[in-house]
Amino acid sequence: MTVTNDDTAQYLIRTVSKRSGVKSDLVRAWERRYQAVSPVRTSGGHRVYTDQDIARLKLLNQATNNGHSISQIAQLSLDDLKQLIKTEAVTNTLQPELNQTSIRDKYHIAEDYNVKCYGAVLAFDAQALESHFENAIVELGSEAFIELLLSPLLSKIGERWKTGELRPVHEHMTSSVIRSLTYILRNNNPCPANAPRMIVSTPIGQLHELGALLAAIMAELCGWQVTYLGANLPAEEIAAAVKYTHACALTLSISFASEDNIVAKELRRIKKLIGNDVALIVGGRAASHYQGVLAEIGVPNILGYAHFKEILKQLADQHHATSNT
Amino acid sequence: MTVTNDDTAQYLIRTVSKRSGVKSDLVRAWERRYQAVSPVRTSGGHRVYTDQDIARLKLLNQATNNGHSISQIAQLSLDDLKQLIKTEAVTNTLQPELNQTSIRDKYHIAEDYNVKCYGAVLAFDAQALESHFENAIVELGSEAFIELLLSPLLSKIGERWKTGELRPVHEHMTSSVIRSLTYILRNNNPCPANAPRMIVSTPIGQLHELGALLAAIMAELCGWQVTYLGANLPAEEIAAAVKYTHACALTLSISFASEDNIVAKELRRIKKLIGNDVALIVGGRAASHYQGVLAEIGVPNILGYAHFKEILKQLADQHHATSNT
DNA sequence: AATTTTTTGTCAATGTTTTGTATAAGTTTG
DNA sequence: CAAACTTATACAAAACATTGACAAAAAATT
Repeated sequence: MTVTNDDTAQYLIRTVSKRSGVKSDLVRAWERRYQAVSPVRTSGGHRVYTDQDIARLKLLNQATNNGHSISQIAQLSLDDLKQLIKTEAVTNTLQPELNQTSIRDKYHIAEDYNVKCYGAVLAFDAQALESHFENAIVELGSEAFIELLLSPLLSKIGERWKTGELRPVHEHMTSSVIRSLTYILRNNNPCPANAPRMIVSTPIGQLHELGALLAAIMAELCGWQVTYLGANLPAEEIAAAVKYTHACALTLSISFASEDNIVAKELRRIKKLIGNDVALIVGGRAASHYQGVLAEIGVPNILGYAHFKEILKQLADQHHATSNT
Repeated sequence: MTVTNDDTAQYLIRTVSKRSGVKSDLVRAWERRYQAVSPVRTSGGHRVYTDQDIARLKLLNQATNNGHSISQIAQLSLDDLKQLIKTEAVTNTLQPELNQTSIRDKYHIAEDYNVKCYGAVLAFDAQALESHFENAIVELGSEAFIELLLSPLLSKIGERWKTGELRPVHEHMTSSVIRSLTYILRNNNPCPANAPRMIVSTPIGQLHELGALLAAIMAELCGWQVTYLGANLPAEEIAAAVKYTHACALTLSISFASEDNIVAKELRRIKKLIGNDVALIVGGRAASHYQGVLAEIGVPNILGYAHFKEILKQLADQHHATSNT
């Protein structure tokens, strides 16, 4: 059973209905007849739900649309429901994706999760963080999860780390949680057979892996076959990985600007080792600090989420064009 | 990817019919006439089927299409049915199902996977490695997976790394794959509410995280609530994590013996920072190299898989004893 | 080969259960 | 006070159950 770390039960039934897509009356009926959810009550008797309840109802809704009988699945755990939907998604080829939630709604939902997730990071509560992430993926979908929640959250963590509100361990803990989530995200979006390959890492001296992790997840979502190597690797090692996998792209994340020129040196060495046939992409908060070197070795500047996606798409098209001839 | 949720998911006849390809009426007829399946009933009398029933009906359908008489095969076991279809050698692709295998078998299966997985590591094929791991978890179960496959495999990788057959990237790639597998393993074995907490990491200078990863997974499987921090963290950071989480144990992995005394220094500092109320456990290939320091700060020597498990059990008992009073 | 018997899939009639929705009357909230 | 929430009850469509029958296909018998 997932540990319910929801000290903040806070949604009324109308909100729950909107977010989960289950009508208010039906939410109550499911509770009365099958104990599908167990909201606490206000002193006046109004139902108050947690965001786990919302995730639950959303999954139940999806499962019933898939042909499952509500009476049979109402009492399953959140994890079991996720399993159920996941195994179904494999057999179901056509998924019209009837998402009623608009982008505007998603934006607000993501905002909400952002606060909660950052709270969990600050409190060093890995369990809660993972739980919030899981629910957010269900509610937002992989795409919006990354764009609206993960990306801003990691930026925030990066900033707060500099001001001293967060310690390095906070970042380590967060990467650890996100790394284990990779599995869900990947399964939601199995990569095609002829996918272009990519290596993601950070050069030596760069210990912060959140940026690299984000890049890896984004690339996987864009249909790449990504091998993630973690942080702080010397040029030779990274180049070896590129060779081994026949990757056609290498993405590096640089989030900390150091005064010594180790990073610049490493970048030059990497470029030399991998040659011109492999696309080199460098991103991260501190990438602009090395603009000189990057220009020298012919690496474009990444301007943000959308830009990175665009570059990925271009490279993928290029790859398919050359591999299909 | 084939995670069977046998006891959890239950289906009504409509779903069963869709999935198995046998019409509802016929499903009932087969039950009435030949007891082909034995669904339980709801209080209202509706039939409720399991995943196994669906698999069974699928096979029966296939066999009858192949010319077999339903009356003759209706009562065969699932395995017999699979045999039947297999020997028929028609254009059929079947999914492997649950099997009861003895420990002796498991040992051989693990051996087999060991070879395959090491091959995937050597070939730097993350996809294949992950796929083998997934299959192994399903086939062996979490426990045997760790004890018979993961543990020996990581030892082997450690050795081969020293001889130069493997590069550091191989290890990085492997940790990356294992890290994302954490999610499955954890879900197979959800941790209890009042579980003792543990921090797992490696001290500064220790870049190899495979040992720590294994320790973290083992502890989780033993019912601990583990926060994994990754490798190469300074004493203050590790101690801070212990404080934040109120962990009652800290496990460090040391797999590389350096001549400088950084590690020894860090160990002393960590011990000082966390005090005597938090159990400190140090393991890893190179732990014995630091026997002097470890004895000095009162840390027992880990002698292997079984020993580690025993220590975990002792600490857990101790924790429950103190927290229940 | 022709006839009878058995097997097997399908269907119809009739009643029950499940499940989403609706209405009415009272209560809480802001 | 109005909007939103509550409970309780009711209702109808969809889905399921049971029984029994029927005809084509397969097997057995003459």
